[in-house]
Amino acid sequence: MARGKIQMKRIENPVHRQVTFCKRRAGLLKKAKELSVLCDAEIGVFIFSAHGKLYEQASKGTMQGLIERYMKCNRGAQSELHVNDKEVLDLKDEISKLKLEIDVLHKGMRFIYGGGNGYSMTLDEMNVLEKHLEIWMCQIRSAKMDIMFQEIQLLKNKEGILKAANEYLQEKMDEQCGFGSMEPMLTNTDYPLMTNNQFPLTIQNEIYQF
Amino acid sequence: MARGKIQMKRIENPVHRQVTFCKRRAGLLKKAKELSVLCDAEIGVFIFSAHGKLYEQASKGTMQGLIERYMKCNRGAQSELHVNDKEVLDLKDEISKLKLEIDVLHKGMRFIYGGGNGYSMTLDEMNVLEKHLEIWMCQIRSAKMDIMFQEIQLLKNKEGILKAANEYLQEKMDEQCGFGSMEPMLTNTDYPLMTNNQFPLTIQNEIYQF
DNA sequence: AGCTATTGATAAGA
DNA sequence: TTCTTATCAATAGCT
Repeated sequence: MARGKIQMKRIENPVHRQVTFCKRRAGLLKKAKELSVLCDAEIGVFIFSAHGKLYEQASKGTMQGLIERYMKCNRGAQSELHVNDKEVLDLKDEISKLKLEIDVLHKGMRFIYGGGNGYSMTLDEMNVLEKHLEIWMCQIRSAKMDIMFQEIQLLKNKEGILKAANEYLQEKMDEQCGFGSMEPMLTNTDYPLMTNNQFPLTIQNEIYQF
Repeated sequence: MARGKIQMKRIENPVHRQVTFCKRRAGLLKKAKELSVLCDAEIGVFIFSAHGKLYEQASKGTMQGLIERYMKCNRGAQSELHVNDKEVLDLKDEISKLKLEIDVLHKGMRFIYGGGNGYSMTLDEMNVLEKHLEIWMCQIRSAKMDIMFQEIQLLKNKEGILKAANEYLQEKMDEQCGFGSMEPMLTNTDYPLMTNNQFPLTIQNEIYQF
């Protein structure tokens, strides 16, 4: 509000955050008191700092009294148990509907989050969203990588064994038949050999550019 | 604050008072939310209008949770919460959490789907989202598959050539040196050979089970 | 409900 | 924390 706007999100700099907390807390409590005085309202405010310290204000009366009044209000009609029971049923009904909606949403999200325990991300915002996306990709990636690397390793092993056999046979021929005319076979192949490291690195790069 | 100061005392004109109550109440709740967001604080506010109507806000978490925390801070001064009341509060608590979760899910959807301006998504839109994600996954999949299949093909080719060389050398040995003692090498390998079809199918299955 | 002229709140800096 | 000050935000008085 002064010397420049600020983004409406958590202030990362701890010093700034603390200063702002002090100032705005004072401002909030002042506003609460003003509203209470001007409009004859009962207002309760309590603030827990990130570090857990409690700041409270009860305009007109005590916080305890306000909380009790709050409880009564939430109960609706306080006289009849029937009413109360009915309210409970209504609330449970609403909960069912909300859970249904969440199920539908989860079904959609599963594509994104990876069908994990969707509950862990409930209260987090976009950061978590991105993280989940990454994790999900990692999991798929790993599963497929595992299989393909196994196949590749298999083929490499076979290649090695065949090469060894090749060399062995060549040696045998050389020493037993005395032929100098035969070229060594396939020691210099036209196929670009990859080193052990080269391949995984290529794949990694490929992955992270998504 | 505008068009002239006002005295910090009860506004006598009921119309003015009501209007001011509305405006300042909104302002107070906004300020509370801002403080909560900026400074990572948990804030509970409840306002009883002069006529007894309750307005409340619980930033970060639920009012029930905040009240319980408040109680703990005050040496567990338990008010006489009736069991039924507590159940109602708990249910409302759950509803708040579920609504929050739905909100987050909606946000996630909008974020991923189009950096979205749409406030709520219909089921149809979600189907579209699913399609998009599927396509997305297919693209990623293809890109990686292409690379890995190339590598595999390369290795298979090398294997074939080495085998041919191996056989060629063996033939040479047989016909030129007349050795019958040498076992044929690696025609029956211990390594489970995969057929051309087997491998791609395995991968496909792996993919579609997500 | 909207609209401004004002006052109030406050981010940055000391 | 507190003070100051330049700016931004809230809102009192009207429509």
